[in-house]
Amino acid sequence: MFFKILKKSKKTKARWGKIYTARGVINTPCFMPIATRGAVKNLAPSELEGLGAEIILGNTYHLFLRPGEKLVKKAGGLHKFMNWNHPILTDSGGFQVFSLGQKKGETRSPLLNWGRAGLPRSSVKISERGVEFCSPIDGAKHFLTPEKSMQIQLDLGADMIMAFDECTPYPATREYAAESMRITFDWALRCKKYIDKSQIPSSKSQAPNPKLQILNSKLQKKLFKTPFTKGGMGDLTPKYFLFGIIQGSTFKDLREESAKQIVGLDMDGVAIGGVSVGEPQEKMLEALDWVAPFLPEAKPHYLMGVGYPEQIVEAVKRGIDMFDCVIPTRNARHGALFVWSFDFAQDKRRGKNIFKAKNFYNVIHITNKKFTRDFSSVDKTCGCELCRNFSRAYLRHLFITKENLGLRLATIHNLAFYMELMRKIRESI
RNA sequence: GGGCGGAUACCGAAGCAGUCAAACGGGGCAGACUGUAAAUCUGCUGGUUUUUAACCUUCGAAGGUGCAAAUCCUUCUCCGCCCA
Repeated sequence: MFFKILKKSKKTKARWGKIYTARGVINTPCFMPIATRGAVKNLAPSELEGLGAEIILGNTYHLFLRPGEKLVKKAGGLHKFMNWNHPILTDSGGFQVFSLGQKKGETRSPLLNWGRAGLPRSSVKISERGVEFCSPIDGAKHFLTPEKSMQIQLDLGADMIMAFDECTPYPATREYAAESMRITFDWALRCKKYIDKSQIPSSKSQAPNPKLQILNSKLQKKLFKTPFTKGGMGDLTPKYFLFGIIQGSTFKDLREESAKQIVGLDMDGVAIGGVSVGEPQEKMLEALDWVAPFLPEAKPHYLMGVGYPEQIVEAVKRGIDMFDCVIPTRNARHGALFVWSFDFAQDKRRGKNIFKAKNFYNVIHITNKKFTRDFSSVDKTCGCELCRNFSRAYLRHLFITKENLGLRLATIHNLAFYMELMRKIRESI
């Protein structure tokens, strides 16, 4: 994996770059559509490609429970299983264990509970060793450890894998946040150790791929005057790329300490977690500001679970390169569509630089009555399948009548919007 | 012609004397959604207002009993089913 920064903003910490992997190039800042259970809901991989998605996110937790990582491995890995030939990043399952592993009939614990889903955490038992939780599918008990999470992700065959962390809820007490951060660091160490041990030995790295080797040396020459080899970043040999996750909640010193700890592990990328868990946006940006000075310039920075378009813009300004979020896909399914509020190509005053544009988008609820007779397209400036071919009135009709096509078209549109958003961001840097 | 059963808000359907403007579904309207237990969830859905409260009008129609009726009685209208 190479990460090459092509341009840096003079005014902000924003960077435009490219991540080169054995499975393809990722333009950054990038948005990763979420394919939790091995599919971006309602979309085929070919459609994702058509939208310009370069990397998607899969999930350890869900694929572990169903169909099981061993089955995916037997299928030839997640890429082959789901027929997606571009990079995949897998989340470690840390987030899920804390958001949903409760037993049936358990009551809420106001102290431990969090999130709008109101899911109690009391059945999740966190210890130094790992996490015990109950499957929401059949109630079976499972024990997830950093090592197990790593092995699952290796079995899935992801290109980038996330360290197993304790996603600190919001709000959290200082004590909780500190303990959570400590465990996250300890687990990150264990993850790194496990991955280092499991790393594909370069001498044995499958059958040498001549094409890859040529591309490899070309890339090295092109991108770096001196080959960049540290941490295996300097070649395209299949390898597991591990991201550590910074925690520390809303406490400045904890976030700084966590950043130092995680960065100190010298992993392939750095993620900021414990964010977008219900905290106000200012708190999230504040956390980014605290952490920014510690992020290694040469490595990709990934802000987990974020977010709304304006949050992504703000985060890019603070040096973030990678994003993932359920918002575009979930909102699409719920009939909430992202629409540009003006034409960037036409409106010279507002449209040039997305960093300067204010209120650059709106969200419309397509099921609203006012769209019943609206035969215009959802977004005139959008070139997606929905906007090219169908009207708001038709999409509304599909939603009202619960026709599956509506979900698909809406998902395509919202992802197209996010892809376009990232393109505009890159162009603005 | 005779007998039985039914008629409740946009639809379906509970309620069968007071705590009923009336449960529950569906439909409709609006909103929420941030490392996806999420094609989900929440609120509203007779009217008006000073909208965590008050008043008015509603349970096929018209009368009646009773302090009080969607609930009991009488007649009528319509709809099922059964017998001639």
